[in-house]
Amino acid sequence: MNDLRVLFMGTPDFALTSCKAVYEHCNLVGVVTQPDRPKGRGGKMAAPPVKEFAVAHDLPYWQPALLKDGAFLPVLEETKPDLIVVAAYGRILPEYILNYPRYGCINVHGSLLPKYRGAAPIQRAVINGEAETGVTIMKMAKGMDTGDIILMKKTPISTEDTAGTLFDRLAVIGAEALLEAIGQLINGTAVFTPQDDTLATYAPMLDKAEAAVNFSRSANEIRNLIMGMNPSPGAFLNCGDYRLKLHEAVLGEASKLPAGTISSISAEGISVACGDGRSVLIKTIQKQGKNKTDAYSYACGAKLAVGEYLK
RNA sequence: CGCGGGGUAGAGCAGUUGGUAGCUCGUCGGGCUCAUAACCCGGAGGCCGGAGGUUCAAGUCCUCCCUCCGCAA
Repeated sequence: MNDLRVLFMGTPDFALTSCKAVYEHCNLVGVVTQPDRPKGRGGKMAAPPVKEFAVAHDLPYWQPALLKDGAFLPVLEETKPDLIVVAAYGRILPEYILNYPRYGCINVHGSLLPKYRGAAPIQRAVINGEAETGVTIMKMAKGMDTGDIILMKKTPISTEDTAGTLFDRLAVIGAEALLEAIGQLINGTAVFTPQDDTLATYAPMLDKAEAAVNFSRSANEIRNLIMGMNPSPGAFLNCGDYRLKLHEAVLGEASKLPAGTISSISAEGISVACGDGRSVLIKTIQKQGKNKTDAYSYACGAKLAVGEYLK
């Protein structure tokens, strides 16, 4: 495994964990990541985490703007990878890349395929209230997350899980699964199980508009939305001329108050009545321009009272 | 030079046309109560992010800096 030439393709923090694992256990011949993009306030250019890792460890790296039509072939010929590992790279790979390495390309995906194919599997699993999720290591094929499955690892989604906590956990599990899968590929014990396309579901990128909280929906849906949109983009509420973000919530008590009104305030947080006669207990909140804070403190400062709308 | 909002007691906030600071919660002490995340009374705790400047006087106006954040990408 130590002398296996691996080229790693990935971009965000989720990919970084797998990248490190490969770096520590294989011969990482280089990394490929998305070009630097203007990020944050002021539009300053920012490097993807995986690139920073490459720079810190003196690894060769590439940030190609174009992959198709053989544009990336020179890098393949230079690095001669036996295997390409892809994790949240953010782009479809053309066939000439998929077919180049002796062991092909394998991908770390944050869901139990064939469910949640696509860009936002982890957040969607939380938003949809799934009881469990996991990671899948697959041999990449032409379609979007359609390749044969090499192995999967599951993890339950607890009521305290946000998309963020799951990201962290799945990144670790994913890296473990990845190493296991690489081991199987090398010693020839890997089993490739085709996906059942009839069971496939898709997890498209999150649209910010989806993060708007509508209290006429059920308490459970709202809880799931808040936790699934955490930490980014964050479930929100428009209150007049500013925006309130809701970061953490649990299911609250029954309430007959109109949807959207505050049913109780306590050290636990702010309970808001929802459309199905239950309430959500909001635990962490953030006003536009302010840091996030516990909901009770916010209620103290904003002088909220039971029966009012959140403001 | 993308747009914009903050940094004031342990926490969250307010502070009007400049005159040395208030509110809610917490905390400490006392009271009331069978009892309470209840109520009542009282107290402690602020170099108002930093550095200059204007002024008789600046949290409040001007300049620069540090720092946190929302939107947009």
